[in-house]
Amino acid sequence: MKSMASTSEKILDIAQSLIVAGGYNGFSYADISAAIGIRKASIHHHFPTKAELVAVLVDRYRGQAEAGLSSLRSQVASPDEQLQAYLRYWDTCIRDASQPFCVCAMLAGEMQMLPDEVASRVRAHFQSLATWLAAVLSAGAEQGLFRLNRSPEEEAQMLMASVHGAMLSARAFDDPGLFIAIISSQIAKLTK
Amino acid sequence: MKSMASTSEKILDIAQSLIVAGGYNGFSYADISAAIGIRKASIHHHFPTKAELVAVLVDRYRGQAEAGLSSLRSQVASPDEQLQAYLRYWDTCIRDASQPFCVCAMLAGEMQMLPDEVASRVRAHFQSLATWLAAVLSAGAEQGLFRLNRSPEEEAQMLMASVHGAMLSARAFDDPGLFIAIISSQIAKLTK
DNA sequence: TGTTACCTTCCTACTAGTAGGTAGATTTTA
DNA sequence: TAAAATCTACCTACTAGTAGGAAGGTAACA
Repeated sequence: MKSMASTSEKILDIAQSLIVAGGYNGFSYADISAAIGIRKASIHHHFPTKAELVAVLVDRYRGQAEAGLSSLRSQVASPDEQLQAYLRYWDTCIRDASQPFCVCAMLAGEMQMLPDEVASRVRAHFQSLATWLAAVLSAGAEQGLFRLNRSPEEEAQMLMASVHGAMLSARAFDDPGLFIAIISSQIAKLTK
Repeated sequence: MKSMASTSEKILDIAQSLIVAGGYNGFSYADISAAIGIRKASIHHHFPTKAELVAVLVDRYRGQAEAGLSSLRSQVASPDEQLQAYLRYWDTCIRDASQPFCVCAMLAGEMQMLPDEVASRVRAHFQSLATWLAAVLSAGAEQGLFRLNRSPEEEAQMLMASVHGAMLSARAFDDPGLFIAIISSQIAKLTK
């Protein structure tokens, strides 16, 4: 029998889905309270302030993302398959509406008014994602799998921008298929 | 002497910059009130509800955007220069921090919790921007200026996603130069 | 063994402040 | 003078956050 999720993890789960739907200012302790059947004050017991809650949430997200990406690099052999797997992850999330948006991409838009402790963590996620993508592109280029027109770092930035922009478009047009339509063309240019 | 902006236009100006900074839930009537030295109730006189205010704001933005884009097509001869001008517009906005983000891109992220009257207008803006870009790419391809790997519509979607993703990246990394760095590579692939 | 102390978790009840919005009087302007 | 714009004063609902306590478990100890 699987160990049940702790209350604080349930709080983070709900908060994350609420942020993905409406951003930092788009949810309240009352929303979480209603969603998991616990009083507002009890949430404050686990996370004294909203800024702290979201900071912990981003830390957790970063940890999961980095674990996922690094296990991808160790378990999947070829760089182009690593890249495909990364993109397939988001495509699946968007299609089944489980996590139709990267929580850090959402928060990045609100950067200017985010508490410092949150903003710095969001920046850190983007940094490490860009680094991972650059490493994958670089390895792929060395093996002759990718044809890069720019440095791996620049291509990684472009790809990251496309992925997040494609998420935005898929949401704007309410069309999950749009994500992979936009991204697959992008990838085709790299692998051709 | 230039005609002074009316109160309602001042309200829209401030509201737009506040939305660009923090989204739909990131500003209040009190913020506008403080910014232009008018009471909250007076803002309600011009815009009874927040949803209406933002709907009018998006209508105005769409009007300005469509006017700008169509005058670009009539005043600038070549499609590649039309595209360059469009991208240069955003690059300038981001560099001088005047409008460092497209208000519709911002709102698109919050789509799920936007009032219908706002959401439909945001969608309409994305639709008409995609149409404009597709037309420019198509004309450029006919003149041998662009080398398209996909249909003009698909390439337009990709480009639009890249532009909005690049805005997000520039904001996340707090690096205005990142926008053009990401986009110029994208363009290079089209025009090569 | 029983008791005392402590800890975690959750609760009810509350605070000060802010949200969007309204009623009605007053001023400004055409 | 009539209409438009702004004001003061207020409302209800909600915001993040706090105070203080109840229930239950664990650990120390006499």
